Amino acid sequence: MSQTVDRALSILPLLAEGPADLGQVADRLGVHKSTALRLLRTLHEHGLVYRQSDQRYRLGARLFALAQEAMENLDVREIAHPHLVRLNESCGHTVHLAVYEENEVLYIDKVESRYPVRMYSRIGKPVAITVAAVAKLLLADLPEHERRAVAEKLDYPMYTSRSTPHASAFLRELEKVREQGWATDLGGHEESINCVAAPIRGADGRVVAAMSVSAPNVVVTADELLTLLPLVRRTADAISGEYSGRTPVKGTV
Amino acid sequence: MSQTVDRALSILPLLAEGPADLGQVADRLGVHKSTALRLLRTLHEHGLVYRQSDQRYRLGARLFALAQEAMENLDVREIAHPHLVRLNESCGHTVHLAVYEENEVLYIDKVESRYPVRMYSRIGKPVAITVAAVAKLLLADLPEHERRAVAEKLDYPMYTSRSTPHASAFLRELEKVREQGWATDLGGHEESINCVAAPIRGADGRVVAAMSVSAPNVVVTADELLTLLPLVRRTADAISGEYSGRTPVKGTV
DNA sequence: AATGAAGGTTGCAGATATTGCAACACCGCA
DNA sequence: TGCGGTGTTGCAATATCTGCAACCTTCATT
Repeated sequence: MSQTVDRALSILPLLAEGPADLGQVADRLGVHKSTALRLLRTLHEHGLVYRQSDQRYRLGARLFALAQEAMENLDVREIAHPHLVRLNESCGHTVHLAVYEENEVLYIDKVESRYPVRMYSRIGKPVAITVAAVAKLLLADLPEHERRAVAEKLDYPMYTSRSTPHASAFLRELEKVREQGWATDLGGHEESINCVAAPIRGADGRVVAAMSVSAPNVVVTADELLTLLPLVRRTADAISGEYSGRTPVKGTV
Repeated sequence: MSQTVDRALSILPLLAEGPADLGQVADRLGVHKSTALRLLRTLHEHGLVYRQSDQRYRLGARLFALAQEAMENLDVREIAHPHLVRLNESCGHTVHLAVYEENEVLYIDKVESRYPVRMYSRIGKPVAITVAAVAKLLLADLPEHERRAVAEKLDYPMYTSRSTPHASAFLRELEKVREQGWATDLGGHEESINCVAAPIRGADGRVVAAMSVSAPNVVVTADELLTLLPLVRRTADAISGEYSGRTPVKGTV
């Protein structure tokens, strides 16, 4: 809608791939070097872009800070977190929290028992939307037509032989998930990983987030993991309760 | 440098404070609603801004993904990480990795022993630059005039009675740190927390990052923590070696 | 149920801000 | 010392953005 801003913002994903110099940026944007320079300068002033010692540009620090703050403003996450931790303590497996946004599902929190380090590494990354248990729950709650529209638009990569193969299979699965109120991913993304997930609902009953417990086959079988379902659902319900009972917002308007 | 982009980017920190509606954004930008709308739309198309169900805008998902990727492209971090983990395993304390960028010092990695959860919560946040041990190391390595310039510009909040009180004290401290090649923060930020830090240097000898070990008084006294100094320095040197020995980059130019 | 208010959206004409150019400055290198 | 590759700046043309005003939608009120 705004050409200048559009161009400027296009620089960000480009730099996300790795550092680039002025010429490269200009080329990939299809603009004159001087134009690219001015855009980069503006991004730079806002700290979104950083100029390293070899003069090349890369993404800047402010970006982290922004992502940070954005994260902290997600109140579902804040409320859910202690519950996730408790669940993790009682079952020992990896616990995820995810939300849907603009055709993407992304993890916004994760508690992992075994590998305390780099646990943020997945947070913020889009989820394998066609197979992840949390994605199924989030999409299943979309209005019929939107759900269909999204399903049609998606790619259906066959991560494993049990991945969702195509839109109609996906829609059928969503229908099932919608009815039963929980979802699983049994080796659909990684051959040896299974997940059980339950929805978190707002006061109006709409699904606002989904949480899951994941564990590799070698630790517990899929059947064993399924025995955790009641616990997962109880946790999700507890979060739902707290979330919807909460006083609205403090906003000044 | 580019007004339109400048305005658009100003929206981001604004939304970082919390969701806002069109009118609020327009007011705070000092532009007409329609203008704000078009800027927001552009940001939206790039996924940097998300429109929640109540029509208000907040920061979007792509931001996480970008911050993600930016993070992963920091090769110091990648190289350092296993070393940090090993250090953490051997001493049990919190280990930090930080870099300097544009008048700010920020943590880019952290390994924490006791509290496995939410460890990313600090990563990306600016460090208390006037007191943190890692900040001292990073600033101490700046060229004389730049160091002075930065020191003059800073605020010197008295977090505790042992915080660095003003620019000249800070510059003296930096000088000392510069000479001895390591730094400490003894209760300068949190009364009961001490840190020891060592620099990580690139092939040219310049400090590219700094790492530290932090522990509360109740666990080890400052003196005990100082006994870890050799280990910390050795770790930092190991990272330096690996970092500078590494093959440059794969870049296409 | 109708009315009004508040916020969001669109088309348009004016004018400002952006663009590409070309010349210049800079750096490293032969 | 001269050369190639990059980054940087001033300028004129104009494409782009802006603010306006009218319109639409939604929601709350009477």
